[in-house]
Amino acid sequence: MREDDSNWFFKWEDELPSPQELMPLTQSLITPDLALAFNIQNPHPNTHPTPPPPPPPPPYPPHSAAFSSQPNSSAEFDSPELSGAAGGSGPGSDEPARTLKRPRLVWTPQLHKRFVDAVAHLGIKNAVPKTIMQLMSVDGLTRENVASHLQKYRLYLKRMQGSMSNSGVVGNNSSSGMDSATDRLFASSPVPAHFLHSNPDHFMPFVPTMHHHHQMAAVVAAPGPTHHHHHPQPQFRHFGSSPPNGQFEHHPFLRHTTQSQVQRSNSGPVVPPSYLEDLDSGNAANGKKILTLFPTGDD
DNA sequence: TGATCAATAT
DNA sequence: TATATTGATC
Repeated sequence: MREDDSNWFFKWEDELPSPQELMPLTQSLITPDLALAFNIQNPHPNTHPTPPPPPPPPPYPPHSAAFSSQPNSSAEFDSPELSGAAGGSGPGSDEPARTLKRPRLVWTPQLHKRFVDAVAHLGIKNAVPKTIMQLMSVDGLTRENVASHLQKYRLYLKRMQGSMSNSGVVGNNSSSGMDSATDRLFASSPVPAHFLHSNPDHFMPFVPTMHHHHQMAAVVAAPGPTHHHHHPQPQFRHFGSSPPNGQFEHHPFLRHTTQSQVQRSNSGPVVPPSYLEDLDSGNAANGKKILTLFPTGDD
């Protein structure tokens, strides 16, 4: 039962977001009041004003970024259309993408997983913010978000290399011992071996090294046996004290496809979205699943 | 120019 | 502390 070691690659985003992670996530999508009502079933599926839905065909399964305004204040009307929320209270409420201050991005284990996977597919040398961002295809994610995270991630890798070369056992904390939240986040997604080596050559488990013209898509599709993700919906409070390998349970993640900022650059390395896997049904027309993410308030 | 990186700010 | 922003450089 411990084959996750080698199969971690196949479990794309199986990790389970802790309740605390879901909170900010949901909060940014729906107001507390809404949550209280909880009965809301998307009165009008057409509610989202998504202004610019059309233009460039978004080839990749977009992902929802998890934004949280401020943990302290009760999330009120925050809805930079990151999630396409229909706030309408914003300045203009329709062309905010620019010159609008987005809430801080929260790098959830899921998001980070996606990040790591993108980097792994690109290889360290090609892994630059813009490319990573495009590969991740997360709605609302900016190049700077990725750049910032990448910076930290590189430091983490460097640190890890240093630790490894010493005794091979990663238990040596250089600076103030103890793993910080950062370490845990990074630890939640295994670092591909080639990252730690100076080997620029990278390989990916699946992903049929697309030859020039043969870009097949859809490959991943978690080979697992019918995954009936049940929803125990337990009221997790906090996991054990050590969720090291972070093999949590499965949870549906928010998926909202609204806008696509993927710009086709002629000089771009052209990344095939083949590796992306879809979690649960991502029915944009059906937004009621989002509600299932709410902590039933039952404690 | 635009992107990346490292440093710095919040 | 985690992420955003800035500034130098490519």
